[in-house]
Amino acid sequence: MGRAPCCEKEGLRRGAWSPEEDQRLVAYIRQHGHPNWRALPRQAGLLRCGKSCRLRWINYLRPDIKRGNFSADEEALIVRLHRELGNRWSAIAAQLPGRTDNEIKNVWHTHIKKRLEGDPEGGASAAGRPKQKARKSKPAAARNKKQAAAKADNSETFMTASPGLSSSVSSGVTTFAAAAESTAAVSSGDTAATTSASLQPEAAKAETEMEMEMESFSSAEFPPIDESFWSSPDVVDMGLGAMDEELGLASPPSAATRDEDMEFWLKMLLESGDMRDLSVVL
DNA sequence: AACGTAGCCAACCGCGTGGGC
DNA sequence: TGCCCACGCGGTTGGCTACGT
Repeated sequence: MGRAPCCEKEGLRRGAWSPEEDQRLVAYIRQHGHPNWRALPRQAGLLRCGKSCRLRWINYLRPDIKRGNFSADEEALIVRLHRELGNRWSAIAAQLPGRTDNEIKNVWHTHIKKRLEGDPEGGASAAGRPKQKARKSKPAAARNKKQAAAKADNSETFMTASPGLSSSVSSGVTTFAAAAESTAAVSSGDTAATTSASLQPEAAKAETEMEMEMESFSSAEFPPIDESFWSSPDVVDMGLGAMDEELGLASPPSAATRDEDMEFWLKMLLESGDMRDLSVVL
């Protein structure tokens, strides 16, 4: 069977995703769902392979992604499931809500496996975590924060400019420090603070505010698009408010005004009938 | 302060599989 | 029935940061 190429490679972007690409992808899926990954990038105006879009969505942009450290329970579950299922990461991930197969795979190879090799009898325990080299390990969340910030200024600028989206990405979520941190800077109106290292209290505060804000939205505001996509209550907070700000068309909307903004943009997008038209606005 | 190394995570690659024609 | 297409999965790699010397 001749294998079809996943996409014509010429002219397609690879590597780290830019904030704009993330935004386009999220906005598109938000509006249309993802019935056809292969066609999606073209329709969304993305110079990406469909596979790449799918991966990005599943592993990073999906609204119900849970980030941050794995709890002891989660790790124990992974160990048990791995014993039962082997390297069937997707099957294991199915038992851990909010965790992706890729993430679990990474955690297995970087943490759990090594620990088990060092202590085959012992189960997983976050407390016993790094038997790894004496690398004074910062909490994973802190590392993630750094790494996210380092992603060619991608994530930070994206999240900073898009608090609505960042909150959705990190929603349902224990921690997504980069988003929280950036959002803190935005919500405090101090953009310089984005690069400051002394944000922790602000970040925590912003995260709380985010959660409260999310709860103030109702899924009834949006038409049904994709059952699985819309089944998450967090999804309703995704993207459009962020787009307003990204587009420089509005100051960060209050929870009260964002519903109207979202309706406005949704209407605009629906009328345009093609997300590529967004580039005109951009 | 500079350099080398280890650790981590996002993204890519290639294959298997199922569904439609 | 066989072919083609798209999707999903698991393995691997690249790039970045933090740590140790």
